[in-house]
Amino acid sequence: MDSNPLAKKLGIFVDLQPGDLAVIARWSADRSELPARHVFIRQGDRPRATCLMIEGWAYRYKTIKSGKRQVLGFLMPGDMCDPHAFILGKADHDIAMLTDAVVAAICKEDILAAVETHPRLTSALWWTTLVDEGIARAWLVNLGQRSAIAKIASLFCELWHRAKLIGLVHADAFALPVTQEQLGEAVGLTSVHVNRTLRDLRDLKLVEFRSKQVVISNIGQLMELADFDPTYLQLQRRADIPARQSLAS
Amino acid sequence: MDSNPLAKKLGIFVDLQPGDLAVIARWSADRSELPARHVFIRQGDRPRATCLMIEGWAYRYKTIKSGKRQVLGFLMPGDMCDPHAFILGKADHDIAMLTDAVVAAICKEDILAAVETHPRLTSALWWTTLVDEGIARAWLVNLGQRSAIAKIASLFCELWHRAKLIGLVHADAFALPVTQEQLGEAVGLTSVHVNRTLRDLRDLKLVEFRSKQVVISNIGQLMELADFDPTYLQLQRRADIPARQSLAS
DNA sequence: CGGAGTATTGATCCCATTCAAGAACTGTGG
DNA sequence: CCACAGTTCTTGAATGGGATCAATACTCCG
Repeated sequence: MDSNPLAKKLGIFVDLQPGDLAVIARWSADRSELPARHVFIRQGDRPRATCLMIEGWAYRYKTIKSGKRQVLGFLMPGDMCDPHAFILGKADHDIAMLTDAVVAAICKEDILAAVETHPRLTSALWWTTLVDEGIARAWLVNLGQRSAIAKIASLFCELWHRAKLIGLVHADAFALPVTQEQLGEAVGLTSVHVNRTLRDLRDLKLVEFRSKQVVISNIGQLMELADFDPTYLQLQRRADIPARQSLAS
Repeated sequence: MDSNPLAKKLGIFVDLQPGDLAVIARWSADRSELPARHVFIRQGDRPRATCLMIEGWAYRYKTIKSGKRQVLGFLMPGDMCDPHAFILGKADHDIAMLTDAVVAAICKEDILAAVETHPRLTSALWWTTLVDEGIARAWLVNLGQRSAIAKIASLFCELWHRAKLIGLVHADAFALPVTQEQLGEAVGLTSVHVNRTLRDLRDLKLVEFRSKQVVISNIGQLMELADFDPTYLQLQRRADIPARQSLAS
């Protein structure tokens, strides 16, 4: 389990059977280590495989002509980068490592073969892409409609919940290996203003972000401030869907 | 064809065979008319079917506690609202009609059956969801990093290209049935500032938006101003993928 | 014709940006 | 273990883009 964050994550949605677990284990076998800052996929690249984060963090971002960058999302263990990017052929954004990381490459054929033969797994994979879409929608709301402090609070809430899910939160704290600059690029703020806003959050005794560690003393109050509703992250196994449901039946 | 915008759209990606077309025709059969402003799906709803736009426009949006709204995307003929929302169970945003519209409801079972038996169609459906994700990423960049004028220019560019694709652009103009308020909710600006920015665009002789019609005199120059790269819309049939490729083979 | 929603423009304000400069970290090589 | 260079962080002061408030016109529709 510990070595298999994907199984852990998919298991929330679906009762994975031994056969499914075997497939996941096979996927996770072909591992490679990448150093921090390594750019894994660049805009315009033609990925021949999809990648599964085993250890470490990565992030997606897009650069515009003016040189400004927008971070599109953060990847942590168990997350896949575009389980189906090969359909479009070309990546439309960059993905780079935030820390030294271990990733598993899964080639197109392996995915497609699994889709054919393991409906339960297929269903679970589909589910993760839908969660990712939900996250993107939440970011749209964040970028478009919230104040600086709510933007940052909201992002911290998302990351806290996701990190908690895969067991990365210890004593109200989790590692967030990003600079204030990158934080700003995620929420549409200047690094300077991110800095000031982090001070405000610290003064409010809600969050501390220092030496790449987020310490959340009062998650409830923070969620209140951020107007954060975790439903979209689909953290709980849904009671109203039979656990063994698959796409096929 | 004219009555089947979905076939037209999917046909760009994949050579649809008679069997595929028959399925699409069957889907499009169960039509219903909805008046403008009708809220089709509300946050928290449990959609029992997915919907295909046949005629008219709709939009997705999310409302936050303060009452502010963020528009998440616009739907035009041929677009589907969440071909797979039933996997998550609950809608996490609202969808409402912008005009009187004709939509076709496709129930869960029909989709799943088609996925089982028509790999080419499945592949094409998957492709459209990926394009939608690409659009969402472009919006993130828009909301986070661009100036007011570039935001609006960029949105007009997207809609122009999408409308053109389905034959809705005539003589450099297309209908965009939204208020300036809604435009603002899409790009993260006040309706007042949208108004001023539209005046600027008019003064620059690039775009006119009046009585719900967008007239673009110089699309090239507008794309330049917006730093707009249409690649992510996947408008061209890709030369490097065999047209008859499917997921299964 | 009247009323509600929508568009337009002006005046003022404020949140976040920009510019700048120093302090506190990194990590690296001697 | 220290020195040094390159990031990253922090804070101040000034600026500016877009928001807010407000008043008037336009448009559509019953």
